[in-house]
This record gives sequence, C-alpha cells and structure tokens, in this order.
Amino acid sequence: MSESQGGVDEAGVDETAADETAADEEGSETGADGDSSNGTVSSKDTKEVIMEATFRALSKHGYKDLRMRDIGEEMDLTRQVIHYHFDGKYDLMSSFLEHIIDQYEGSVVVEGDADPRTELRARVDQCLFGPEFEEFSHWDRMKVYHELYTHAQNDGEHREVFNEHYERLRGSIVEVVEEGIEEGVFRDVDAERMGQLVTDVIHAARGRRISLGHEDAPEEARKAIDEFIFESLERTE
Amino acid sequence: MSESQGGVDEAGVDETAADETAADEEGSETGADGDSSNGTVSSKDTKEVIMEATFRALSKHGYKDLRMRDIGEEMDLTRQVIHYHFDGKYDLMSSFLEHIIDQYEGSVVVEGDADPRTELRARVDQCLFGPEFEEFSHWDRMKVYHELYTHAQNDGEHREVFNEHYERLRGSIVEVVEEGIEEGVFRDVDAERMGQLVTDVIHAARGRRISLGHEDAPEEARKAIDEFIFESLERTE
DNA sequence: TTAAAAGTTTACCGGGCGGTAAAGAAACTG
DNA sequence: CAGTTTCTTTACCGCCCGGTAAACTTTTAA
Repeated sequence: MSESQGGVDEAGVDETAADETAADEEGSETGADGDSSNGTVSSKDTKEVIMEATFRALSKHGYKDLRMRDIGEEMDLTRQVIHYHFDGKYDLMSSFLEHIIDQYEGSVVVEGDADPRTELRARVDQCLFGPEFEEFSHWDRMKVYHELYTHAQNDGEHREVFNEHYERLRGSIVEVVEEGIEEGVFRDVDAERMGQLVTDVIHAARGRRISLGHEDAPEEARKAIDEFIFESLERTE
Repeated sequence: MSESQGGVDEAGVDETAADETAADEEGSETGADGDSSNGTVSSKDTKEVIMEATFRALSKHGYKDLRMRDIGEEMDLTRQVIHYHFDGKYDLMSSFLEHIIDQYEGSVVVEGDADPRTELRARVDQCLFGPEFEEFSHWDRMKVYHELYTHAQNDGEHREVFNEHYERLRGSIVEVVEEGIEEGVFRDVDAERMGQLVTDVIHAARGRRISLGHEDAPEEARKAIDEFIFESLERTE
C-alpha cells in the first residue's frame, strides 16, 4: 500500500529514468574548459557556468517555458547542481537578474571628455546597438533582458532591482543633457524630462524590435531622435 | 494490476476531488446575469463569459502563472467548459488575444473634423489615458495587453496579430501628421518617422508605468511629447 | 412528447515539473 | 594518508496541471 505509484517493481527501473540519463549526449569534455590558472574548478566557476547556461536556456525557451531541466541541458553538469548552489528556481532567477544587469552596466563605456553633443549620441548608439564584441549578440542579451523586464510587473522584488538599474541609466543620460545646457550647446530645457524622453524612445525601439521583430527599429529610432528631438534640443536661440 | 493508481477504492473518493469541489463557493446566482432579451444563455454568451474570466485571471496571476483552473475560478461555470468551447489552452489564448485587441481598437474614438494639431494631441491622450468609463480601468486592460505583447516574441502567430494591430495604430497617427503637413500647420517632416516616434514614446511610457510602476509616466510622456516633439513639428518656417 | 443536439458537470488520469536523499568523487586539511 | 568538507551525480518522488470520458441537464426541432 505504501509504494502505490505505478507498477514500478516490474524491472526495477522507473519510467522517468529514461529522460534523465538521456542527457548524456556529447559529454567527455568535462572539466576541460572551466579551470583557471589553478587546476581547480571552484564554486565560483560553477555558478558562472550555471548563469551562462541559464542565459542560453532563457534565450531558447523564454521565461514562461523555462524549466530547470532546460538549464541542465545547457551545461556539462547535471541540473541538480543548481539546487546545491541556489535555493530553488526563484533564487536562481533573482541571481540571474543581478547577473544580467551587471553585465549590461559593465558593457557601457563612458568617455567623459567628448563634447555633450557627441557623447549624447554615443550613449544612444550604445543602448541601441551595443558593443559588437562579446560571444552573444547584443540582441540575444537584450531579448532576455527585456523579457525579464516585462515580467517584473508581477514581482515586486525584481521590479525594485530594475527600478534602480533604470534610474542609473536614465541618470547618465540626464547628466549629459545637463552638461550640454551648462556649456550652452543645448537650449535650456528640463533635463530630467528630456533624458526620460530619450530613454523611453530607446526602450520602445528595443521592445519593438524584440516583440514585433522590426529589425530596423533601432536605426529608425536613432534617426528619429536625431532629426526631431536633438534638432529641438540643439537649437540655441 | 490494471487499476494500480493510488489506493482509490478505499472510500471511493479520489484525493484530488477536494480541490475541484471546493470551487463551489458563492454559487446560486447561475443564469441570473447573462441572459439577453431571450431567456436563453447561448454559446455566444458563454464564450464572452470565458473571455472576461480569462481577463480577470490574467490580471491576477500574469501570463506565466496562468492556469486553466484560475480562469474557472473567475466564473460561475466550471473550468471544463473551456475545453468544450476552445481547443485547449493555446487556442483560448489566441482567441483572447483577438478579443482584447478588438476591444482596444473599438475603444478608440475618431473625430476627423478637428484640426490636425488638436486631433494629434487627442489621439496621444487616448493612448496614454484611455477612455475613463468601462468596468475595468484603462491600466488593468493595458497591463494584460502589454504582457501579451511582450510574450509575442516567443510566438510567431501572436506576433503577426500584434504586428497588424500595431500597424493600424501607427498608421492612424501617421495619417494625422500627413494631414497636418498638407494643411501647412506642420513642417515638412517624414510623416512615417514622426508617427513612429510618437507611437514609440506612447508604448515606452506604458511599459514603464506597468513594469516599473511609474505612475506619472503617462503624464510625463505627454508633456515631453508636447514640449519637445510637437514643438519641433509645429515650427513652420 | 419525444429524440437528438448542444451545453455543462462530475470524476478521473497521465505526464511532467521542481525538488530531495543519499551515494559517490574530488579537494582541502592535519 | 586518513578524515573532513565541498561538490556532483544517481535515483527517485509527490504534486499539480492540462486534458478527457462519460453522465447529466437543458435547449432545439419534429
């Protein structure tokens, strides 16, 4: 009566065992990749491996359909190690959120010596087209980022993280606008509002390219900002 | 050997029966609400009931965590009727997508007699603040709409639906801009690009209000459009 | 009045998911 | 090298979700 599940004792092999062992494809390169100068594969490295596997799985399946199993299949380790390093699925996602935001902010290059006009355009370009290097394309990253962003509406904790991140991004643009106003190359506008507008347009183009597949959205947004917004901003009279 | 499930024959009641029957709260008002002039509750009405229940469930739980059961709990009928009227969860969601887009477009009031300046502003306001009447608030609707919009990135079919809808929205704004240019109240800009910019800002403000909780995003966007974009557009020289 | 068609409910299930327990391997200690 | 800790794997499970089969009820049509 205790083992009432489903005719298990027939051959001693559970029917669910098949899918777990089937993940053994293309193995044999275990531990050849992740070692640093030392020969050890430390916990730090493993967490990093999990983060990257999570990214890949998220790219493929989307947030809604992401299964722990999918992440496991994206790395050389089994999916159960995740439960050792993270406290369940939600904890993993929270850590991943920080991970991808750190990556985003780390990729923003600042050069404060250029004049405000040039720097403002450079910043917009960076947000719209991103650094060309990196193993994954800018839009692979953005797709994942943007999906998490939208899901933040149902999660107060994640929303908070995004708010702080957003504030830094917007702030950095507002700064440049303020600088330009002080130097007299921009007309005297509400810098906060102008920075917000530019940030908004960037975000919308991103969303349009990702959700609707409009490949040219970033370029078009770039031109629109240039022709209509900066045109208005740089008219010092 | 055939009935090997889980000690069912003990009392004739399955252990899962509890949660199903528990949904019987606050019943007894069946059929009092949905009848039209005729006394019958037709299939059309039932589908409508399901759509509304889906909307409510989607508002509460979000797309990711939406269960068929949640929808069932939002109406007087049991959740199994959904399977009678729709061919599974995906079919339901597709129908709901059309439903909410129709609703959105139906709520847009057009009055072509106003001058382009006024009408353009009216359209922006309508997208940002929406009609005040209706049983649900504009933002309840928008939250659901926006979540579906983002999820379209993982679903080619839904993406197509949104693209068509988006094109209609953007087109209607572009039209007004073109009209204004012809009448000479707007300067001679690329109407497509201008319309796209305005549409983008509207969408971004919406996303920001929903995902980040910025209550003032629509108002601020409204002001920014007015001060920076329309300012540039209406400067006929 | 009856029969069949349409709509709804009750009862139930297979499968898949996140998670755990314990065995095993590897890496630090003394 | 033994003992301990840190990390990984193998094996497994309970639960919950979407879906179905069939009984039941209401509406339509003759």
